[in-house]
Amino acid sequence: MSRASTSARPPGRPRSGVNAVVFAATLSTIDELGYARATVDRIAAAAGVAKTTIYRRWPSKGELIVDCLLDAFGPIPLEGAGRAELMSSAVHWIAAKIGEPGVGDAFAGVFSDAVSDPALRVVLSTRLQDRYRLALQDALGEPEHRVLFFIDVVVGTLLHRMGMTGEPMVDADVAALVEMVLPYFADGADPT
Amino acid sequence: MSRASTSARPPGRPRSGVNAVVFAATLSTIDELGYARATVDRIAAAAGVAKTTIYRRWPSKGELIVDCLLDAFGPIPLEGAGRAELMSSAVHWIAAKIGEPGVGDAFAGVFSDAVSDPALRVVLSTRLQDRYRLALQDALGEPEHRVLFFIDVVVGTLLHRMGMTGEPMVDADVAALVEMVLPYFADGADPT
DNA sequence: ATAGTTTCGCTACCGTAAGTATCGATACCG
DNA sequence: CGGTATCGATACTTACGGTAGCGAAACTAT
Repeated sequence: MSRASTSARPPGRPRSGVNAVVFAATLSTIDELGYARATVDRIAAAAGVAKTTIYRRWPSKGELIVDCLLDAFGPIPLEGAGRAELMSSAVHWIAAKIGEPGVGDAFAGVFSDAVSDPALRVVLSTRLQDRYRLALQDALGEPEHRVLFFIDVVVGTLLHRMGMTGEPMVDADVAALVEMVLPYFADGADPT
Repeated sequence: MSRASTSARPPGRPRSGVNAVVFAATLSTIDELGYARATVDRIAAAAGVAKTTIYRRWPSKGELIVDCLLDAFGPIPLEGAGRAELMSSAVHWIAAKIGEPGVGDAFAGVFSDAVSDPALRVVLSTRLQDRYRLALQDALGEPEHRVLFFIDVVVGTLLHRMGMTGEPMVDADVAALVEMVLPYFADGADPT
Protein backbone atom coordinates (compact mmCIF):
# COMPACT_ATOMS: atom_id res chain seq x y z
CA MET A 1 0.00 0.00 0.00
CA SER A 2 2.48 2.58 -1.02
CA ARG A 3 0.91 5.94 -1.73
CA ALA A 4 0.19 7.20 -5.24
CA SER A 5 -0.70 3.70 -6.15
CA THR A 6 -4.14 3.71 -7.70
CA SER A 7 -3.52 6.20 -10.53
CA ALA A 8 -0.47 6.16 -12.73
CA ARG A 9 1.01 9.47 -13.74
CA PRO A 10 -0.99 11.09 -16.53
CA PRO A 11 0.66 11.45 -19.91
CA GLY A 12 2.32 14.59 -21.11
CA ARG A 13 4.71 17.00 -19.52
CA PRO A 14 4.13 17.20 -15.77
CA ARG A 15 3.43 20.51 -14.12
CA SER A 16 6.34 22.29 -12.55
CA GLY A 17 6.03 22.78 -8.81
CA VAL A 18 5.58 26.50 -8.79
CA ASN A 19 2.29 26.73 -6.91
CA ALA A 20 4.05 27.73 -3.71
CA VAL A 21 6.09 30.30 -5.59
CA VAL A 22 2.93 31.78 -7.08
CA PHE A 23 1.28 31.92 -3.66
CA ALA A 24 4.27 33.71 -2.18
CA ALA A 25 4.37 36.10 -5.12
CA THR A 26 0.68 36.80 -4.71
CA LEU A 27 0.99 37.72 -1.06
CA SER A 28 4.13 39.78 -1.50
CA THR A 29 2.70 41.60 -4.50
CA ILE A 30 -0.44 42.47 -2.59
CA ASP A 31 1.74 43.56 0.29
CA GLU A 32 3.85 45.82 -1.89
CA LEU A 33 1.30 47.33 -4.22
CA GLY A 34 -2.00 46.85 -2.48
CA TYR A 35 -4.67 44.50 -3.64
CA ALA A 36 -6.06 46.66 -6.39
CA ARG A 37 -2.71 47.03 -8.14
CA ALA A 38 -1.71 43.43 -7.70
CA THR A 39 -2.62 42.42 -11.22
CA VAL A 40 -2.20 38.93 -12.53
CA ASP A 41 0.53 40.13 -14.83
CA ARG A 42 2.49 41.54 -11.93
CA ILE A 43 1.96 38.45 -9.82
CA ALA A 44 3.16 36.32 -12.69
CA ALA A 45 6.20 38.50 -13.16
CA ALA A 46 6.98 38.38 -9.45
CA ALA A 47 6.72 34.61 -9.52
CA GLY A 48 8.90 34.36 -12.60
CA VAL A 49 6.09 32.56 -14.36
CA ALA A 50 4.10 33.21 -17.50
CA LYS A 51 0.64 34.63 -17.02
CA THR A 52 -0.80 31.81 -19.07
CA THR A 53 0.62 29.32 -16.62
CA ILE A 54 -1.38 30.91 -13.83
CA TYR A 55 -4.55 30.75 -15.88
CA ARG A 56 -3.86 27.10 -16.64
CA ARG A 57 -3.99 26.35 -12.93
CA TRP A 58 -6.56 28.81 -11.61
CA PRO A 59 -9.57 29.81 -13.68
CA SER A 60 -9.65 33.33 -12.33
CA LYS A 61 -7.77 35.78 -10.18
CA GLY A 62 -10.36 35.33 -7.46
CA GLU A 63 -9.87 31.63 -7.21
CA LEU A 64 -6.14 32.06 -7.19
CA ILE A 65 -6.37 34.18 -4.08
CA VAL A 66 -8.94 31.96 -2.43
CA ASP A 67 -6.51 29.10 -2.87
CA CYS A 68 -3.74 31.36 -1.66
CA LEU A 69 -5.62 32.19 1.52
CA LEU A 70 -6.66 28.63 2.15
CA ASP A 71 -3.05 27.61 1.67
CA ALA A 72 -1.85 30.31 4.03
CA PHE A 73 -4.38 29.98 6.84
CA GLY A 74 -6.56 26.94 6.26
CA PRO A 75 -10.01 26.32 7.66
CA ILE A 76 -11.19 26.29 11.22
CA PRO A 77 -10.23 23.12 13.05
CA LEU A 78 -13.43 21.21 13.52
CA GLU A 79 -14.31 18.53 16.04
CA GLY A 80 -17.65 17.46 14.58
CA ALA A 81 -19.94 17.64 11.58
CA GLY A 82 -23.36 19.11 10.98
CA ARG A 83 -24.51 22.65 11.35
CA ALA A 84 -24.76 22.74 15.12
CA GLU A 85 -21.28 21.37 15.60
CA LEU A 86 -20.07 23.64 12.85
CA MET A 87 -21.37 26.79 14.46
CA SER A 88 -20.39 25.57 17.87
CA SER A 89 -16.90 24.90 16.66
CA ALA A 90 -16.57 28.32 15.12
CA VAL A 91 -18.10 29.95 18.14
CA HIS A 92 -15.85 28.24 20.60
CA TRP A 93 -12.86 28.78 18.41
CA ILE A 94 -13.56 32.50 18.32
CA ALA A 95 -14.44 32.60 21.98
CA ALA A 96 -11.22 30.88 22.88
CA LYS A 97 -9.29 33.43 20.87
CA ILE A 98 -11.02 36.34 22.43
CA GLY A 99 -11.00 34.84 25.89
CA GLU A 100 -14.53 35.74 26.80
CA PRO A 101 -17.08 32.92 26.59
CA GLY A 102 -20.14 35.09 25.95
CA VAL A 103 -18.59 36.70 22.93
CA GLY A 104 -18.76 33.65 20.77
CA ASP A 105 -22.49 33.37 21.19
CA ALA A 106 -22.83 37.00 20.29
CA PHE A 107 -20.92 36.44 17.10
CA ALA A 108 -23.05 33.45 16.36
CA GLY A 109 -26.17 35.47 16.90
CA VAL A 110 -25.01 38.30 14.71
CA PHE A 111 -23.90 36.05 11.90
CA SER A 112 -26.63 33.43 11.95
CA ASP A 113 -29.81 35.41 11.39
CA ALA A 114 -30.82 37.43 8.39
CA VAL A 115 -32.32 40.59 6.99
CA SER A 116 -34.38 40.64 3.83
CA ASP A 117 -34.20 44.17 2.59
CA PRO A 118 -34.30 44.51 -1.18
CA ALA A 119 -31.69 47.23 -1.00
CA LEU A 120 -29.29 44.81 0.66
CA ARG A 121 -29.97 41.52 -1.03
CA VAL A 122 -26.84 41.80 -3.05
CA VAL A 123 -26.39 38.69 -5.09
CA LEU A 124 -23.26 36.80 -4.30
CA SER A 125 -21.20 34.97 -6.80
CA THR A 126 -22.61 31.51 -7.10
CA ARG A 127 -19.42 30.52 -8.79
CA LEU A 128 -17.16 31.52 -5.93
CA GLN A 129 -19.70 30.38 -3.39
CA ASP A 130 -19.40 26.94 -4.90
CA ARG A 131 -15.68 27.35 -5.00
CA TYR A 132 -15.08 27.51 -1.29
CA ARG A 133 -18.12 25.49 -0.48
CA LEU A 134 -16.31 22.71 -2.26
CA ALA A 135 -13.08 23.67 -0.57
CA LEU A 136 -14.59 22.86 2.81
CA GLN A 137 -17.13 20.29 1.75
CA ASP A 138 -14.65 17.48 2.16
CA ALA A 139 -14.94 17.74 5.90
CA LEU A 140 -18.57 18.81 6.16
CA GLY A 141 -21.16 18.93 3.42
CA GLU A 142 -23.56 21.69 4.41
CA PRO A 143 -24.24 25.07 2.81
CA GLU A 144 -23.35 27.17 5.83
CA HIS A 145 -19.75 27.66 4.87
CA ARG A 146 -20.00 31.19 3.71
CA VAL A 147 -20.26 32.63 7.16
CA LEU A 148 -17.66 30.24 8.41
CA PHE A 149 -15.34 31.27 5.65
CA PHE A 150 -15.91 34.86 6.57
CA ILE A 151 -15.34 34.27 10.23
CA ASP A 152 -12.46 32.00 9.49
CA VAL A 153 -10.52 34.18 7.16
CA VAL A 154 -11.38 37.62 8.43
CA VAL A 155 -11.85 37.33 12.15
CA GLY A 156 -9.87 34.15 12.39
CA THR A 157 -6.83 35.48 10.65
CA LEU A 158 -7.09 38.63 12.64
CA LEU A 159 -7.13 36.88 15.96
CA HIS A 160 -4.68 34.27 14.80
CA ARG A 161 -2.20 36.92 13.92
CA MET A 162 -2.93 38.73 17.14
CA GLY A 163 -2.06 35.60 19.05
CA MET A 164 1.01 35.06 16.98
CA THR A 165 2.49 38.48 17.23
CA GLY A 166 0.96 39.77 20.40
CA GLU A 167 1.09 43.20 18.88
CA PRO A 168 -1.71 45.70 19.12
CA MET A 169 -4.10 45.95 16.22
CA VAL A 170 -4.98 49.16 14.44
CA ASP A 171 -8.27 49.66 12.77
CA ALA A 172 -6.57 50.00 9.43
CA ASP A 173 -5.74 46.33 9.39
CA VAL A 174 -9.32 45.37 9.89
CA ALA A 175 -10.27 47.14 6.73
CA ALA A 176 -7.14 45.90 5.04
CA LEU A 177 -7.96 42.34 5.90
CA VAL A 178 -11.48 42.63 4.73
CA GLU A 179 -10.41 44.46 1.64
CA MET A 180 -8.10 41.59 0.92
CA VAL A 181 -10.76 38.96 1.40
CA LEU A 182 -13.98 40.44 0.23
CA PRO A 183 -13.48 41.04 -3.46
CA TYR A 184 -13.66 37.29 -3.86
CA PHE A 185 -17.26 37.34 -2.86
CA ALA A 186 -17.98 39.53 -5.86
CA ASP A 187 -19.15 38.08 -9.10
CA GLY A 188 -17.67 39.76 -12.10
CA ALA A 189 -15.01 42.39 -11.78
CA ASP A 190 -13.92 45.90 -11.10
CA PRO A 191 -15.02 47.62 -7.96
CA THR A 192 -13.32 50.92 -7.58
CA MET B 1 -34.51 85.09 8.17
CA SER B 2 -35.87 83.03 5.33
CA ARG B 3 -33.57 80.20 4.43
CA ALA B 4 -31.26 80.28 1.44
CA SER B 5 -30.62 83.87 2.27
CA THR B 6 -26.88 84.39 2.53
CA SER B 7 -25.87 83.16 -0.95
CA ALA B 8 -27.68 84.04 -4.12
CA ARG B 9 -28.13 81.32 -6.67
CA PRO B 10 -24.93 80.77 -8.65
CA PRO B 11 -24.97 81.59 -12.35
CA GLY B 12 -25.56 79.04 -15.05
CA ARG B 13 -28.01 76.22 -15.45
CA PRO B 14 -28.91 74.70 -12.08
CA ARG B 15 -28.44 71.03 -11.47
CA SER B 16 -31.46 68.87 -11.92
CA GLY B 17 -32.56 67.11 -8.75
CA VAL B 18 -31.67 63.61 -9.78
CA ASN B 19 -29.38 62.70 -6.89
CA ALA B 20 -32.11 60.69 -5.20
CA VAL B 21 -32.93 58.98 -8.49
CA VAL B 22 -29.29 58.02 -8.95
CA PHE B 23 -29.08 56.68 -5.42
CA ALA B 24 -32.18 54.57 -5.94
CA ALA B 25 -30.86 53.35 -9.27
CA THR B 26 -27.57 52.45 -7.66
CA LEU B 27 -29.17 50.34 -4.96
CA SER B 28 -31.62 48.64 -7.28
CA THR B 29 -28.94 47.92 -9.87
CA ILE B 30 -26.71 46.36 -7.25
CA ASP B 31 -29.71 44.45 -6.00
CA GLU B 32 -30.52 43.12 -9.45
CA LEU B 33 -27.11 42.42 -10.90
CA GLY B 34 -24.80 42.21 -7.92
CA TYR B 35 -22.16 44.75 -7.13
CA ALA B 36 -19.61 43.65 -9.67
CA ARG B 37 -22.00 43.95 -12.60
CA ALA B 38 -23.48 47.21 -11.41
CA THR B 39 -21.38 49.31 -13.74
CA VAL B 40 -21.64 53.04 -13.89
CA ASP B 41 -23.10 52.78 -17.36
CA ARG B 42 -25.86 50.54 -16.12
CA ILE B 43 -26.55 52.70 -13.10
CA ALA B 44 -26.76 55.73 -15.33
CA ALA B 45 -29.12 53.92 -17.67
CA ALA B 46 -31.29 52.77 -14.79
CA ALA B 47 -31.45 56.32 -13.51
CA GLY B 48 -32.27 57.69 -16.93
CA VAL B 49 -29.24 59.91 -16.73
CA ALA B 50 -26.11 60.32 -18.80
CA LYS B 51 -22.97 58.71 -17.43
CA THR B 52 -21.17 62.01 -17.66
CA THR B 53 -23.74 63.55 -15.37
CA ILE B 54 -22.83 61.05 -12.69
CA TYR B 55 -19.16 61.83 -13.08
CA ARG B 56 -19.89 65.51 -12.85
CA ARG B 57 -21.33 64.98 -9.38
CA TRP B 58 -19.20 62.14 -8.00
CA PRO B 59 -15.52 61.81 -8.85
CA SER B 60 -15.57 58.02 -8.83
CA LYS B 61 -17.84 55.04 -8.57
CA GLY B 62 -16.60 54.44 -5.05
CA GLU B 63 -17.55 57.86 -3.82
CA LEU B 64 -20.92 57.57 -5.45
CA ILE B 65 -21.70 54.53 -3.39
CA VAL B 66 -20.23 55.96 -0.23
CA ASP B 67 -22.59 58.87 -0.65
CA CYS B 68 -25.34 56.43 -1.47
CA LEU B 69 -24.76 54.51 1.75
CA LEU B 70 -24.46 57.62 3.85
CA ASP B 71 -27.67 58.85 2.31
CA ALA B 72 -29.39 55.56 3.00
CA PHE B 73 -28.22 54.89 6.54
CA GLY B 74 -26.35 57.84 7.91
CA PRO B 75 -23.68 57.83 10.61
CA ILE B 76 -23.89 56.60 14.15
CA PRO B 77 -25.68 59.04 16.44
CA LEU B 78 -23.06 60.48 18.73
CA GLU B 79 -23.45 62.01 22.13
CA GLY B 80 -19.88 63.25 22.60
CA ALA B 81 -16.58 63.98 20.90
CA GLY B 82 -13.12 62.53 21.23
CA ARG B 83 -11.97 58.98 20.77
CA ALA B 84 -13.21 57.54 24.05
CA GLU B 85 -16.68 58.92 23.64
CA LEU B 86 -16.61 57.90 20.02
CA MET B 87 -15.80 54.30 20.77
CA SER B 88 -18.10 54.30 23.71
CA SER B 89 -20.90 55.61 21.60
CA ALA B 90 -20.37 53.01 18.91
CA VAL B 91 -19.98 50.27 21.47
CA HIS B 92 -23.12 51.12 23.34
CA TRP B 93 -25.00 51.61 20.15
CA ILE B 94 -24.02 48.14 19.01
CA ALA B 95 -24.58 46.67 22.43
CA ALA B 96 -28.03 48.13 22.58
CA LYS B 97 -28.86 46.61 19.24
CA ILE B 98 -27.61 43.21 20.20
CA GLY B 99 -29.03 43.39 23.67
CA GLU B 100 -26.03 42.01 25.47
CA PRO B 101 -23.79 44.53 27.25
CA GLY B 102 -20.56 42.50 27.03
CA VAL B 103 -20.75 42.26 23.29
CA GLY B 104 -19.94 45.86 22.63
CA ASP B 105 -16.71 45.66 24.57
CA ALA B 106 -15.77 42.55 22.63
CA PHE B 107 -16.31 44.36 19.39
CA ALA B 108 -14.27 47.25 20.63
CA GLY B 109 -11.46 44.94 21.61
CA VAL B 110 -11.43 43.11 18.33
CA PHE B 111 -11.51 46.25 16.29
CA SER B 112 -9.20 48.47 18.27
CA ASP B 113 -5.90 46.57 18.27
CA ALA B 114 -3.71 45.59 15.36
CA VAL B 115 -1.55 43.00 13.66
CA SER B 116 1.56 43.90 11.70
CA ASP B 117 2.10 41.04 9.34
CA PRO B 118 3.71 42.04 6.07
CA ALA B 119 1.41 39.68 4.22
CA LEU B 120 -1.58 41.53 5.58
CA ARG B 121 -0.50 45.13 5.57
CA VAL B 122 -2.58 45.84 2.52
CA VAL B 123 -2.44 49.50 1.69
CA LEU B 124 -5.73 51.26 1.99
CA SER B 125 -6.91 54.00 -0.23
CA THR B 126 -5.81 57.27 1.30
CA ARG B 127 -8.16 58.97 -1.07
CA LEU B 128 -11.26 57.20 0.13
CA GLN B 129 -10.04 57.22 3.70
CA ASP B 130 -10.04 60.97 3.48
CA ARG B 131 -13.41 60.82 1.82
CA TYR B 132 -15.37 59.47 4.73
CA ARG B 133 -13.01 60.89 7.26
CA LEU B 134 -14.25 64.21 6.00
CA ALA B 135 -17.79 62.91 5.94
CA LEU B 136 -17.69 62.42 9.68
CA GLN B 137 -15.15 65.05 10.57
CA ASP B 138 -17.80 67.69 10.94
CA ALA B 139 -18.87 66.17 14.20
CA LEU B 140 -15.53 64.85 15.40
CA GLY B 141 -12.06 65.44 14.03
CA GLU B 142 -10.03 62.36 14.88
CA PRO B 143 -8.48 59.73 12.60
CA GLU B 144 -10.30 56.74 14.09
CA HIS B 145 -13.18 56.87 11.67
CA ARG B 146 -12.25 53.96 9.52
CA VAL B 147 -13.24 51.40 12.10
CA LEU B 148 -16.26 53.41 13.01
CA PHE B 149 -17.28 53.59 9.41
CA PHE B 150 -16.82 49.86 9.17
CA ILE B 151 -18.85 49.21 12.27
CA ASP B 152 -21.36 51.79 11.25
CA VAL B 153 -22.07 50.65 7.76
CA VAL B 154 -21.53 46.93 8.03
CA VAL B 155 -22.58 45.94 11.50
CA GLY B 156 -24.73 48.97 11.99
CA THR B 157 -26.76 48.48 8.88
CA LEU B 158 -27.05 44.83 9.65
CA LEU B 159 -28.39 45.37 13.13
CA HIS B 160 -30.41 48.36 12.07
CA ARG B 161 -32.19 46.31 9.50
CA MET B 162 -32.60 43.50 11.97
CA GLY B 163 -34.33 45.83 14.32
CA MET B 164 -36.44 47.27 11.57
CA THR B 165 -37.64 44.04 10.08
CA GLY B 166 -37.37 41.69 12.99
CA GLU B 167 -36.68 38.97 10.50
CA PRO B 168 -33.96 36.37 10.88
CA MET B 169 -30.64 36.99 9.22
CA VAL B 170 -28.91 34.56 6.89
CA ASP B 171 -25.18 34.41 6.57
CA ALA B 172 -25.37 35.31 2.92
CA ASP B 173 -26.36 38.84 3.74
CA VAL B 174 -23.36 39.35 5.92
CA ALA B 175 -21.10 38.65 3.00
CA ALA B 176 -23.38 40.58 0.73
CA LEU B 177 -23.23 43.60 2.96
CA VAL B 178 -19.52 43.48 3.25
CA GLU B 179 -19.17 42.85 -0.43
CA MET B 180 -21.23 45.92 -0.99
CA VAL B 181 -19.16 48.08 1.30
CA LEU B 182 -15.61 46.88 1.12
CA PRO B 183 -14.54 47.62 -2.42
CA TYR B 184 -14.47 51.26 -1.39
CA PHE B 185 -11.59 50.54 0.88
CA ALA B 186 -9.54 49.52 -2.13
CA ASP B 187 -7.21 51.91 -3.83
CA GLY B 188 -7.15 51.48 -7.57
CA ALA B 189 -9.53 49.20 -9.33
CA ASP B 190 -10.61 45.82 -10.49
CA PRO B 191 -10.66 42.99 -8.03
CA THR B 192 -12.22 39.89 -9.47
C1' DA C 1 -33.62 90.62 -26.25
C1' DT C 2 -29.04 89.13 -25.58
C1' DA C 3 -24.67 87.83 -23.63
C1' DG C 4 -22.56 84.92 -20.10
C1' DT C 5 -22.34 80.82 -17.50
C1' DT C 6 -23.22 76.22 -16.18
C1' DT C 7 -25.46 71.76 -16.72
C1' DC C 8 -27.51 68.52 -19.80
C1' DG C 9 -27.30 64.31 -22.99
C1' DC C 10 -24.57 62.30 -26.41
C1' DT C 11 -20.75 60.19 -28.70
C1' DA C 12 -16.23 59.17 -29.08
C1' DC C 13 -12.22 58.04 -26.96
C1' DC C 14 -8.20 56.40 -23.64
C1' DG C 15 -5.91 53.28 -20.24
C1' DT C 16 -5.88 49.27 -17.85
C1' DA C 17 -6.57 44.72 -16.57
C1' DA C 18 -8.99 40.11 -16.95
C1' DG C 19 -9.08 36.38 -19.70
C1' DT C 20 -8.23 33.79 -24.43
C1' DA C 21 -5.77 32.01 -28.55
C1' DT C 22 -1.89 30.48 -30.73
C1' DC C 23 2.78 28.68 -31.40
C1' DG C 24 7.24 26.76 -31.00
C1' DA C 25 9.80 24.52 -27.44
C1' DT C 26 10.25 21.25 -23.79
C1' DA C 27 9.55 17.26 -20.64
C1' DC C 28 7.56 13.25 -19.68
C1' DC C 29 5.56 8.44 -21.23
C1' DG C 30 5.38 3.92 -23.89
C1' DC D 1 10.50 8.00 -31.97
C1' DG D 2 5.49 9.34 -31.56
C1' DG D 3 1.97 11.02 -28.39
C1' DT D 4 0.60 14.17 -25.03
C1' DA D 5 0.50 18.04 -22.04
C1' DT D 6 2.89 21.79 -20.07
C1' DC D 7 5.94 25.88 -20.59
C1' DG D 8 7.03 30.78 -21.98
C1' DA D 9 6.05 34.41 -25.17
C1' DT D 10 3.22 37.29 -27.84
C1' DA D 11 -0.86 38.99 -29.52
C1' DC D 12 -5.49 39.62 -29.02
C1' DT D 13 -10.48 40.42 -27.34
C1' DT D 14 -13.54 42.35 -24.14
C1' DA D 15 -15.18 45.15 -20.42
C1' DC D 16 -15.20 48.89 -17.52
C1' DG D 17 -13.57 53.27 -15.21
C1' DG D 18 -12.91 57.65 -16.41
C1' DT D 19 -12.20 61.82 -19.79
C1' DA D 20 -12.88 65.11 -23.75
C1' DG D 21 -15.59 67.72 -26.66
C1' DC D 22 -19.83 68.91 -28.69
C1' DG D 23 -24.32 71.40 -29.36
C1' DA D 24 -28.49 72.22 -26.77
C1' DA D 25 -30.97 73.72 -22.75
C1' DA D 26 -31.71 76.48 -18.38
C1' DC D 27 -30.80 79.93 -15.67
C1' DT D 28 -28.92 85.16 -14.33
C1' DA D 29 -27.72 89.76 -15.33
C1' DT D 30 -27.69 93.73 -18.16
